Amino acid sequence: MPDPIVRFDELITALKQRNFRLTPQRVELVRLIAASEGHPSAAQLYAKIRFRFPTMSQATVYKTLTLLKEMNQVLEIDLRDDSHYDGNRPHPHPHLICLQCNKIVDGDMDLDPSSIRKLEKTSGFQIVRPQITFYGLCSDCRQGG
Amino acid sequence: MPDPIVRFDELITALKQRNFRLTPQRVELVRLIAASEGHPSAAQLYAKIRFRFPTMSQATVYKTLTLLKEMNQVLEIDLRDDSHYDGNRPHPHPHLICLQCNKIVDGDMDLDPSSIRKLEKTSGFQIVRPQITFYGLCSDCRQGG
DNA sequence: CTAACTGCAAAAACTTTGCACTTTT
DNA sequence: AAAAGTGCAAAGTTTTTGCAGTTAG
Repeated sequence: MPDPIVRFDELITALKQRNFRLTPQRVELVRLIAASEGHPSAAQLYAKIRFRFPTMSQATVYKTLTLLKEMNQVLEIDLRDDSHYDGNRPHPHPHLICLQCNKIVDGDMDLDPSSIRKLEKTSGFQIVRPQITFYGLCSDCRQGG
Repeated sequence: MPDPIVRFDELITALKQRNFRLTPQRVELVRLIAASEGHPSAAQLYAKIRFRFPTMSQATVYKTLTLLKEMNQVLEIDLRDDSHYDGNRPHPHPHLICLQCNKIVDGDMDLDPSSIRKLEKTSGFQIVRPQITFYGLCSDCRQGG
């Protein structure tokens, strides 16, 4: 996990480099992402941001998130109809998602770069964004139910 | 790719074993899945099934698909708001999805079982359904755009 | 100054749900 | 006969879009 301040600067720099504007709403969103420990959803980020910007809209959250995704600065994690975002470890890594409580945990399995290159060769695809998700039951939910 | 007839029988047997009823609509859906070459979506299956069952509803398609998913007989592939299903290779394998044309192709990368066990151990999760997706650009779209 | 961004509301898309009716077993 | 399944319509969610007004650079 990178230092939130360092990560914040990285994100801001990346936005500047591409000549995207640093509006207060956008900066606050970036700040929240850099400070987040887990995998916030768009709705969760929106909820937090409204404390400082009561006029902030979900549309703006999505628009900036889309920007950061395209810049490969956040990794999108798709649940059914409820994406979450990992803005601090944009390097591809697996996620474990609990089918019962929706908890998301980072997996420590490494993705072998040579396997990816092989996959690109055999498929003809240019791989842009790997998404490795293991749906299952977390330890809490296994015990509880 | 299994023989469609063999696969059909497997699916029917699995349904029988769990005492699920073999309604004509359900049997036809299973037939379509077993005969499908690619990764049909719920909407695509629904469109095909309506040739024989004009009264068939999407709700019924989803209900049976949910059943088969729970039985681990079909693998769900989540796109944003548009799931596709692989009913012939329910064993986990990666999918390559084109970001431009949404084409889905099977990847031939194997998932190392020992890595999964290691992941289960370190995370405490009981993994139920791995979903490995590589978003990227297919060869056609790379050339075109 | 102007190109980019915001925010509102409406639209879009897929999936689920409730319920009365029908059918399998 | 009873339990399960069907099908219709409506609801539910998340995300996208259009546009007028606002603002960063």
